[in-house]
Amino acid sequence: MLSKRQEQLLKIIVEDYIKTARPVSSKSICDIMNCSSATIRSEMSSLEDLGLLEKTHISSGRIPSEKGYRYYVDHIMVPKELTGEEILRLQQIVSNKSLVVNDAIARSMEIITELTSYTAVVLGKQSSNNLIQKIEVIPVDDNNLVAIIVTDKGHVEHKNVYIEGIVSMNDIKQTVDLINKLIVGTSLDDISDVLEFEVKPRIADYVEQHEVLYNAFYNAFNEFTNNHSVFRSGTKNILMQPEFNDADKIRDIISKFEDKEIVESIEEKDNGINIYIGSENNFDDDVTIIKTKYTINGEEGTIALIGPKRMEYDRVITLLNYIKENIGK
Amino acid sequence: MLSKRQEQLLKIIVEDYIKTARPVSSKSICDIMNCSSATIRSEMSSLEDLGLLEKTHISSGRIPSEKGYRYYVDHIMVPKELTGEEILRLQQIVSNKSLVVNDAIARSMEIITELTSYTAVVLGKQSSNNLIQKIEVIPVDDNNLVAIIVTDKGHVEHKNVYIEGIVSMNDIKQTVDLINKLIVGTSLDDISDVLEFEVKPRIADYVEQHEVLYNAFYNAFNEFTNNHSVFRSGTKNILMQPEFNDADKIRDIISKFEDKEIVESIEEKDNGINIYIGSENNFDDDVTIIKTKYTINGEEGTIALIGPKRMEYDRVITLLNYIKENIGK
DNA sequence: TTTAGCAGTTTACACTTTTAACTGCTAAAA
DNA sequence: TTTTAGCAGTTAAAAGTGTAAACTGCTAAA
Repeated sequence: MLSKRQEQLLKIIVEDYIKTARPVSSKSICDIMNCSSATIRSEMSSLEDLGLLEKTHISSGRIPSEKGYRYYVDHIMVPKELTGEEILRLQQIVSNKSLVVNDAIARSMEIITELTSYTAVVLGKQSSNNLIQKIEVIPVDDNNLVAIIVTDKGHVEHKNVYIEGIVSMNDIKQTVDLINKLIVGTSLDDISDVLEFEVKPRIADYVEQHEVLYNAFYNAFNEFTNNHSVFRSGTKNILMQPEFNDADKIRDIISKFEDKEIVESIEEKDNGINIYIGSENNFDDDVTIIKTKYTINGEEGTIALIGPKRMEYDRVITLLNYIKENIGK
Repeated sequence: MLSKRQEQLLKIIVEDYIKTARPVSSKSICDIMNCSSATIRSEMSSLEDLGLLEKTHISSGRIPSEKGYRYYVDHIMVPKELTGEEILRLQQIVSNKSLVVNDAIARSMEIITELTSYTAVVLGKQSSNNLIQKIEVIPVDDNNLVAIIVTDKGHVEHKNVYIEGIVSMNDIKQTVDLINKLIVGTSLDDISDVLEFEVKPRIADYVEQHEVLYNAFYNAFNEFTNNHSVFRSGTKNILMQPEFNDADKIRDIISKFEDKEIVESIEEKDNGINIYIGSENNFDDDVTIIKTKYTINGEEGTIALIGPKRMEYDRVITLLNYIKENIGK
């Protein structure tokens, strides 16, 4: 258990380091704590023994360790209220009901990346367990049509379908009707099976170009299941942070952003606002990721804010909370 | 006019520098040109006087100047044939007819960024002069529907539309029918006008919640017109190049990639394959951009490959040409 | 328990030195 | 006239040196 003074010291060091990105010296704290630098040094020493502080080299000032940030976030930090300007900017988005839903969350995150110096990643719902509600087909020309799929969670996607050769509109309609009858309520995961073992044998009887149609739809639906939407905003922000003042480190981060698998692993399991400091996340030991789920019109997704470990936790949490609470209206 | 030997020398220097990114010394060329380093030095000197070569410092080897690359591209370079492996990889995409059109070009560029060490940007056609062919609406629930727009070029987009309050399905249907009747054949540019001056007054007569419906559709359509698709692949590639071995330079490039205006200014005017070396492009003096237009199913777009000035011009040109020629089937 | 003071570290920066890699020039050779 | 050998001169890059500034840890006294 930390003493009152130790907590105060940890708070000062974490917040100073968050602001300046420079190790905090004992002398610089004298005024605030009303004691000599030697006293502070001995307290620093015990905080270091507890694993809450670190030195960059033997005679340097102290910086918070991962455990130090964790203690700060769990026990010391008080969420910061939003400023009038911040509320104003966010309200413009949130209150704009005419905004198309997918864009609303994207725009919100753009605002947040402007208000902070961090990078936002928005992951659309991993839709494999969505159930299909409806399928519609719109003909474009003789060889192309558009298939629209609507899931029970209100998620919508469209795909262009190319049909080889000449297929009658009637055959298409019959196939679509059958698909609709058989496939509604199926999860996106199971679509392939239903198409292959139920739709295919049935249309074979009365649809002339059944082979062609089956292939076309099979390919189109396969892409629905594999499609995760990823939106990123303010990529450059995190690179501007002084801890990433190194070409190789920047390359490393950019590569990770570009790697679909790594970005998708950001997906969030729990509700609430979750903080993953350094090695607590599986993205990069030098960053903190704050994630939360959002629900908007029944569609779920994850938003994540990625910044250096010395993140302005108190402010970011409030910002994300605002989005989470207000975006669903 | 360059002598035969001068052209040979320029070719050797450009190609060596493209491969190694290091200034080329006179000694290293002796074997290839069958003469002493002194002779080569004097030829280098005259090429430098012509502005085709540069030195990085007074006693360094030579590197090509922008003018040197330009001369190489215009007069010396011979497009390189694709290797069997390259053709194979590209054919898999090009011949896959079931691929949705937009994905085909995106996937092609992904292959190209894998085959090269450069970054690809694909800009979808600025669709403002597309004509609307059809609009369909699919209800999702009481307050949400999906509007699908199909243009004469076969371009398809969908938008989720939020309807405030309770609007009868019948009213929606009537409005959509009217929109369809009035708006088909209109260009995306003129949609707003038609909605405001033709649709609005008419539905006012017989649609109860006409104000709400008008607003919902107005907003949704407005976003169709303003939507330029931008696809980027292999962002990290160009950053791996040794000329960008500097944190600030990398940040600069990433910032430019993130700036919509700058990226959209990459849009191409002429047909053919165009090469913009260094200051010839308005993106960044340290890069070369090779652009070309593509047409796929009547939809136009621009693809651009961005790399260091010491690009493998001979190979990249062939690759892009292959995409350009074959993607349209 | 707190403090003053001092010894000991480390970084950061500015120099210097050294080495390797080039070029330009000149005078002789082809 | 063209080519070449040889050498002086230049520079970058790496390695080493020196110094000042900024800290800490420790000790002994308050």
